[in-house]
Amino acid sequence: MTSLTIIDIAKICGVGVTTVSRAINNHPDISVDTKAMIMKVVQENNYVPNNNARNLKRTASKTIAVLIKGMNNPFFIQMIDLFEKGIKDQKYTFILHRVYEHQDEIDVANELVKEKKLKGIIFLGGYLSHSQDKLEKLTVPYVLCTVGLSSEFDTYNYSYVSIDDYAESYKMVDYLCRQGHKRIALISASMEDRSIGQLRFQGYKQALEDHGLLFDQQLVRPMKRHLETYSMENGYAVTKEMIEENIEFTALFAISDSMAIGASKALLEAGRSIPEDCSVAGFDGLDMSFYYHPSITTIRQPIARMAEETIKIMFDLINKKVTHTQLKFPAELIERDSTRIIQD
Amino acid sequence: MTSLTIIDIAKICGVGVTTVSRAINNHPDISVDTKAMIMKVVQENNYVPNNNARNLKRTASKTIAVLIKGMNNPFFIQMIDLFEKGIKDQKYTFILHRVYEHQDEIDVANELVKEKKLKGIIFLGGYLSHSQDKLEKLTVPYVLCTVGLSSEFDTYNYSYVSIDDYAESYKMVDYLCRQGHKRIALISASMEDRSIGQLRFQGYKQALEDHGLLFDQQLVRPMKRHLETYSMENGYAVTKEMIEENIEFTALFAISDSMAIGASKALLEAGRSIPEDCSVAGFDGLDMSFYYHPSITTIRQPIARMAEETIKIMFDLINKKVTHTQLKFPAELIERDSTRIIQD
DNA sequence: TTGTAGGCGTTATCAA
DNA sequence: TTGATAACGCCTACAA
Repeated sequence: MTSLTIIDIAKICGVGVTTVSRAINNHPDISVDTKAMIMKVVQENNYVPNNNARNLKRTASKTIAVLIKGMNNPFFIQMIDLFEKGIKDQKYTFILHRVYEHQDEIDVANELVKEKKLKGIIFLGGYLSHSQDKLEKLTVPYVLCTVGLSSEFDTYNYSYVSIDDYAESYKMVDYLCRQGHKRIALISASMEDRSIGQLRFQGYKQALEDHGLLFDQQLVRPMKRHLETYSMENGYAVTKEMIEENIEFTALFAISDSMAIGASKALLEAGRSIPEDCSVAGFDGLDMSFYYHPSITTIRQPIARMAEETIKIMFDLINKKVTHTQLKFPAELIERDSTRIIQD
Repeated sequence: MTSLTIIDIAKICGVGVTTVSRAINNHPDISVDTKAMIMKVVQENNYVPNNNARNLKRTASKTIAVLIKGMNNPFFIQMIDLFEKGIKDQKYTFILHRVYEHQDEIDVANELVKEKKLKGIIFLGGYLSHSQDKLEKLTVPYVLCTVGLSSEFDTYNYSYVSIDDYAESYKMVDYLCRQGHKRIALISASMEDRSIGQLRFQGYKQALEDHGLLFDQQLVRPMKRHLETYSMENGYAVTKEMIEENIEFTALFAISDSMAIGASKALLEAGRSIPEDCSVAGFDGLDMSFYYHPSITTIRQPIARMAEETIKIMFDLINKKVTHTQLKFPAELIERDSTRIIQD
């Protein structure tokens, strides 16, 4: 059952292949009648053009790829739908491509550009620790959305959309301090992390300092390397360990909602109530943080607006309207039931 | 910056294209030295073969695609990783392809087969309501994993892996009945659902009957159509409505963990405690059901084993070792803190 | 062990 | 408005 080719269709229609090609690709130079006739035959015979041959020959296509690193993150899953919608609204084709932890996103991107003749790329998640040189090898416009960047990057050579991880983390810790907390535990990224995790850690540190609180290394717990990063499981394991070590703290700030939930479970299991015995705060603003009981105080990232702007920048770049845009969205601290004011 | 082709590499190496092709494709007829030399040049110049040209020419490739419908389901996300690992273990290439709600999975599959010269397909999630004829148009082996099937399917013409949704649902409701519950609310799929949701509903109904309990239509609540299916949000909305209507029940069974969590939130918010005032049970065995407080009693699907067997069947089919295999795994009822025995 | 040449299915160029 | 034909980059008989 070898499938039909454009030649077969041309023969059936009694026209040249070019004409068939014109019909299926909505080219202008073709009469309405011919086109209708050809399309009818195409339908009837269930002909589908071969994409490989197409891409091989084509010089460009109207497609944008989203490269996602860390798909188990519910946060990203939400964004994907928004991206897809936005891209399809502009009559572009949307491709979702997963990048695995060990893969180099730039290499993957370049292959994809070649293969699919992409018009643009949206990087979602992950960290970029490449040299500028390497980034510049990318021949199509790209936007970094919620991508961690190592600090040595020259800020003006690329476009990105994210929140200010440092400031938002500071905001949360500042809030906890104002609530009267003096011993605030932090579930942080691994010590080697040089981007988002590092920024959130710095925000924590600075807030403590500004409140005249001593920074206590014992209270900072990096997530476990052998467990999935930012996961409930990880927050649970880390917190359990702290409890077993009898570390004292009146508040716990986890740099993701998932970890905050894992942490909450560990605390509740150990018989501590939230927020009476211990306040818990998360980060991201996942649905789950609302549905948890008690609801988790968190920093909500404006997912919809971030996705929207990412797409806007993408198309502006494609249409050469702008050179580069950096956007840091403000996030919102949502006070819920997992935190409370404490007395000295 | 037009990228290198196999011809460029051949020129640089001073050999013919065939030789380069042999080198990159691990063909036998090539001397070790030549191959090493060529591979070095390939590395240095960062040459990557053009997949379109490859697939266009190739008659077959060692790749298997996973077509997933409903990616927001955390349950599937877990499976994907397992599939990927299993497929790569066999030195096959793994492709993840998303199918959207409105798309016909068989059409998508057929296009993909053509385009990527697939060796096999794994369908994950969704419902299959196609005619047998249509299914038979698929020219490569396929396995249905956790795919809903409308009942008119002839059971022996395809391979699938799933749990027995009817029996497992029955198991849970039977359990609740034995706990002494007489008024058990059900958050079910929409009434039009003719597969998984329908089966779980039938299990509920039968269990009630076997316990001599009256079936009360008031207690069966289909999820909201305008909200995402099987979501926390959906469970929350449905339960809130029941509470407002003052429907009485001592236990609530939601046909997904996510909905069970949403339901729990609604109950807790309304001041009812779980399980004292109301027992709650879910379905799937997501991590979340454990981390929720109270932990949710649920039916755990043996994800790892299901993924494993799916892959095994896939390769057996490819290697023509078997014709078709149907596997219904037993799932496990996990008693946790959200359910309790009640007195008459 | 190596190289030459033809074709995979499509689109682009150019002439009719 | 149409059609013949040359690429696109690769793989693979077949010949050397």
